[in-house]
Amino acid sequence: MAHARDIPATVKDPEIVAQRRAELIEVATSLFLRNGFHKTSVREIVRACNFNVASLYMYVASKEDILFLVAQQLMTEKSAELARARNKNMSALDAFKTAFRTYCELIRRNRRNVKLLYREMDNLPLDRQKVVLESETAVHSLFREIVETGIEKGEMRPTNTALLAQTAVFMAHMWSLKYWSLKDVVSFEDFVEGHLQMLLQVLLPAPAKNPA
Amino acid sequence: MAHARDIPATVKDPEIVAQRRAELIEVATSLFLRNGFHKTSVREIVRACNFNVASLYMYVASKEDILFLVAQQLMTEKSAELARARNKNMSALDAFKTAFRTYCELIRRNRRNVKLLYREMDNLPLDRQKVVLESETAVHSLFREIVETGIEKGEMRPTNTALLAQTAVFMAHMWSLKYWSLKDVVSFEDFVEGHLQMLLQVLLPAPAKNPA
Amino acid sequence: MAHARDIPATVKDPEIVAQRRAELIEVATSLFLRNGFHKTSVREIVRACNFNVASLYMYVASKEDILFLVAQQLMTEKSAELARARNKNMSALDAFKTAFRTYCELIRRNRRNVKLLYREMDNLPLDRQKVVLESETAVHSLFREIVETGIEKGEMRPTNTALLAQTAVFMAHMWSLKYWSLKDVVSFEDFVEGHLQMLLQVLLPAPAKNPA
Amino acid sequence: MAHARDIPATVKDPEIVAQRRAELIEVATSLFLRNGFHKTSVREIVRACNFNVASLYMYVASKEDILFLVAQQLMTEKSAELARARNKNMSALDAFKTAFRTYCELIRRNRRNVKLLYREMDNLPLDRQKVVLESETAVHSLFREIVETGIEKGEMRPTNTALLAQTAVFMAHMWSLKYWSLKDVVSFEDFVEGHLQMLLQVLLPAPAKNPA
DNA sequence: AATGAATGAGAGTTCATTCAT
DNA sequence: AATGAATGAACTCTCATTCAT
Repeated sequence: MAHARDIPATVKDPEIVAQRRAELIEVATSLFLRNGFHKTSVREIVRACNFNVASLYMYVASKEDILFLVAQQLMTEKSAELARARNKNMSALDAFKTAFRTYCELIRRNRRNVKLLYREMDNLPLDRQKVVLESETAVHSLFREIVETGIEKGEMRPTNTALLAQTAVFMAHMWSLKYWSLKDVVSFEDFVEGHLQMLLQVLLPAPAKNPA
Repeated sequence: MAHARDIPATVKDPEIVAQRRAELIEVATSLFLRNGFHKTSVREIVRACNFNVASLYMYVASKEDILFLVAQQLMTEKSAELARARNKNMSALDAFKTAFRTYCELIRRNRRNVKLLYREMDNLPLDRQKVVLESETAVHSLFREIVETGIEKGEMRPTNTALLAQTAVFMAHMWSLKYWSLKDVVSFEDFVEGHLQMLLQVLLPAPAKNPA
Repeated sequence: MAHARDIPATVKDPEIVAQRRAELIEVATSLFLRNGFHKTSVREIVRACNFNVASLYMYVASKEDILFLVAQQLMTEKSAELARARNKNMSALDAFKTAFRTYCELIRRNRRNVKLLYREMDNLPLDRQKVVLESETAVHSLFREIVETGIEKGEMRPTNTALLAQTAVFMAHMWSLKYWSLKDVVSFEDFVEGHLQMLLQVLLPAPAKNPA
Repeated sequence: MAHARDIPATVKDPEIVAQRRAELIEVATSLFLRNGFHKTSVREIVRACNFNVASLYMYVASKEDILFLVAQQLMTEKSAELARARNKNMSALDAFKTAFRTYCELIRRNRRNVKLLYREMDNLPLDRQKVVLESETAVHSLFREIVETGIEKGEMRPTNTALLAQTAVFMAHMWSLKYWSLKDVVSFEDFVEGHLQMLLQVLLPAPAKNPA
């Protein structure tokens, strides 16, 4: 997995680099959220930082790099938090439920950030988009592994695990991308449980039909 | 529902207006797709048209208007085509299946355009976003009506129809938004049928359990 | 003296030319007053007329021509009205008083137009400025002739008549150019009479000193 | 009284700001004189400066700001020079004569600049026009105070001092606004003395009539 | 005589980036 | 390591004018 440190900095002291970049990311995220990437000027960003334009370019090579940093941060933050929630001792079924609920909650809290990513990611060159998406892949894998374990153990019905993982993730994103229509027709909890039911119906073994 | 003709033009002949705007929309759509809204300059757009910058502004009052035209076109095209596919003589169940498959096929054919809308819509002022989204609401309604009919007739299980309609639409969009990961793990047909199954499991009456 | 007909028109029928130009002048004057010459666009002018842009250019060769027409109109109107007020039977002194009062009244009524001329005249080429100023010269001459007659007849003290005439005219203009400061310190009537006194003190024979 | 420093600059070093603005004012004044405000483009201005367009906008926020700077400079320069000429030890009469002659001389030397102000001031927003005109008010006050002192001391005849001050100033401006007609009929010196006489006749006590 | 449509040239302004110190 | 000043290129939009009918 690629890291922010893939962006070269003119400055040697890694501590200063980290500190400045942290400031930068915080400021830029909030501005990108409010006005979008293109409508946010570099000057605007720097104005809210404790360093000036020229200094900015010691920690970053271009405006686009800033977007990359922001995207990276949002992504890794998210997937790290999710990974932390994992509990190896649960049944696959419970693990899946927990993971989905946790991830949805994560999306709910980062609703606007998620939308930001969907909106602005295309402003990165392809290779960097891939790097960012690797974090999403990590999330996919988490779901996939749970399901694969469940299948192996016979707790779940065989299915296209890759597709199911991606679908689960994407469904969670719906809360972010469609928030303005959704909020009028369903509560967050019902949204989560409803979608969870749909996913589970795919995973659960067919009810023993007429075991008579 | 609002129309492109809500954008005022300096030119009076409505035929010419339609013709020029059609050219404009085609060119702009392809450029917005390739480079995004902000990275596409007005001059770039007209360079690919049969008229010059000043003429452009006879048919449109601002660059933003162009995006609005493009968005309107994509939306209305899509929802019109979908509406055409509706067949009132089917059972609610078949109608739902047909609608979902048709819509997915539509998204497949307009994969890039859909992504364009998700990406660039925020560049429109809020009131125009609403106008554009009304077309999506039309699609929601179509699904919703089918389901409501099905429920009334007892063919389908009661559920939150508004949520289900939005979910169905959003699931179809997944093919556009996640194409690059999806295409490696599932064929379009399996994608459609898989998601259709998930939706149907919510709608179908519970299998008569042990009718013994 | 030059006339509006010095501006060539593509259209032959002189009646139509006159009519269209009258409309044009009226509209343009009011727009120039409100927004100034440069901030008024040709399209704006035509929008308020009963003909379109292309037609405009049949009656006028350039935007500058419009300004010329406007200036001519304002000038000739003014000096004609003044000339009408002249009464050959008065004493030179009374004639002067009447002329000055009439002219001041004229300026008062055309306050904004006068300012317009001072402001925008430099937008005409030099030769046309001269043409317009000839109308002012006519006004000068009027005052000058009165004074010269008065001197000849011994009613007035010899003086630089050309300077005095110009000064009288310029003093009247003060009401237009300095209206916003003047109106707070003096009434129009006191303004006129005050300045008239100053001019008369130059013209009146020294009071017979010690006629012993 | 407002100052040029009321215009905010992106550049911090006040010395550089002053220097650049001085250059700017000089260049702009001469261009505005030659071609007028609107016919002078920002690019034309910087072409004659030692910096480029973008730099210009570090010292000024808009083209209009340039006009404001120019106007301010001309005004304050003028009124400062006049104030310097004042001599408190003179009699009110001599003070008035000196002030008027000095001011006329000032106008003569700044003939074209004065005309520039009369022509282009309306291109400033009203609040800035007021700021600029405050400098003129300062000149009015100077004349007014002299006259008021003279009246108090019994050296001058009571009169509307505000009007008289404004009239004196306006008469001086005549040399600028009417130069092209005036220069053919009167020398500058005779112009000044002639107008001074007119003003003095208002101010001087009536000659003791018939002192027999 | 009249007009709707078209256009080249240019307007003022802002941007991401880099130099000199 | 840090910064204030500088810049070339590009932006969206408008203008006075003219063509084709």
